[in-house]
Amino acid sequence: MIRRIPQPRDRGIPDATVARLPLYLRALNGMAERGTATVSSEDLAVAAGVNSAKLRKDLSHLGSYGTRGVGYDVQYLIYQISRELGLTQDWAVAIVGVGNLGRALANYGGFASRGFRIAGLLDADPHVVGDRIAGLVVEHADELESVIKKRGVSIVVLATPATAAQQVCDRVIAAGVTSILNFAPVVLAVPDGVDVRKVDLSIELQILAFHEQRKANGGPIMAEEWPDGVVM
Amino acid sequence: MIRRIPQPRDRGIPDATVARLPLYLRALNGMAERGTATVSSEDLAVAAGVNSAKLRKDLSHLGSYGTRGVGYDVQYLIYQISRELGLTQDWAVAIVGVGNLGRALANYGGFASRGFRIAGLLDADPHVVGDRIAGLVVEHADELESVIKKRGVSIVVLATPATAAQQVCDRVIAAGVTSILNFAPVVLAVPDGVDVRKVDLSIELQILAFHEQRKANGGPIMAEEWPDGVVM
DNA sequence: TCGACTTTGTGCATAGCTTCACAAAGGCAC
DNA sequence: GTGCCTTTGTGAAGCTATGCACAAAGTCGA
Repeated sequence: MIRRIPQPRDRGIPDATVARLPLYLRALNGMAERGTATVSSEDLAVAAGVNSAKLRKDLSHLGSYGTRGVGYDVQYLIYQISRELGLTQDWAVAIVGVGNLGRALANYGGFASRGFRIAGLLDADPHVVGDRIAGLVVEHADELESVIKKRGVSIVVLATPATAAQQVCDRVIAAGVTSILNFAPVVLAVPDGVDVRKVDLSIELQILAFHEQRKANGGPIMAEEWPDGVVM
Repeated sequence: MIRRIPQPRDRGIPDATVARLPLYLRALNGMAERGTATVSSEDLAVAAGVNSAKLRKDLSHLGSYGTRGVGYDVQYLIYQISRELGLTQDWAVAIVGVGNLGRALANYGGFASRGFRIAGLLDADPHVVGDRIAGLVVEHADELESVIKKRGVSIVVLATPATAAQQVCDRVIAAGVTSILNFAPVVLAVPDGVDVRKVDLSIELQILAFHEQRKANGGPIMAEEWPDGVVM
């Protein structure tokens, strides 16, 4: 007989679930601030904008942290999700590229409150180096490797122009970084074992435009036929 | 015998495909700039960072625009994808909330080049109203409805603080907008027929932290057992 | 202690997405 | 023409994610 009792989490939480955990965490933090002690999957699902069965299944991947007939303890669930996401530890983040976007990111409050500490701001432009932003002095991009090593940076945010992104990417990987958040509109080539996530602001707008166009064209019937004699 | 020859596109392109079309478009534009005339699904897939079978299936949803043995005509494919996404027309976009992020978005070059025209910048803070950013003068948020109607705004970008987002959202919907890009860290409640896409900068970092933690913990074996006597 | 009530956790069916693998289609050399 | 070579477009299989629906488990009042 196999004893298999506590086993809080299986190795291997589905990606779709991982992507939603931050959402739940945000909703839970809001509830905690308002003094809510426990919450049902139904209420939490509404607050997070998902289906309650999905929410329960997601949480079941972390372990069995609810109480039947009652719901989930808000504080305890915050702790468990935070731990699963690795937010109970402190992550040193460097932002490379201090243009408009880099500044916005440096000033964004949502990082610090979740265990992400901005440990360095770097830029290649001498006019920007030395500026004080969000309490940090911008350093020259030449310092990249030394900043990463001295301050234990493990996540790098790329907010450089597209042309510089791959080069900076190569350097941070050589310096040992294996997690990169890329805002530059290029596909980065990276070796196995390095995680890249990308955010492209214009992609989201294009997806909206697609749906907006569909609405405007009005339903299933399309009067307009596409031109055969189109430039080719 | 059923004649079924031109039928360029089925109604109903999968969401996953729509989300990748902008990626292909970006890769194709790069190739066009470098003077490439035709491209195989294999090369385009590499440039876009996806599997080539997936790319071909995605494109097949738009129609049959390739030539067997040759590949795809770059210019023609750019045209077809742009048209499908609705980028051959001009979209008037208003940005509400001109903080760091709103400024970064207003200055972001990736919009104008894809048919998105910033038609208005609005903010509730009198200190910001009147500033000139990216060639536009910031207007007071009270003007929201009139700006939307007079300038034919069909997409609104929310870059307000979380507390203001729902209220602004309600107003733009009342003014007839049905496509919203939300950067505020809240779940917006909207009626059916309104599309909301959200970008949460801190969610991406949290997902990276999750994977980074996994790597650090080293493989399938977990020495550390989770504490039973945890605060509850 | 018991029974009514609430809510979780999950088996199962379904839907959607990804990937493989290959026949069909077209170009090109000779 | 003809045959070879390349590359598309897609059927089919496998995988992942979603959502329903309900048994199991726990609370709470009497």
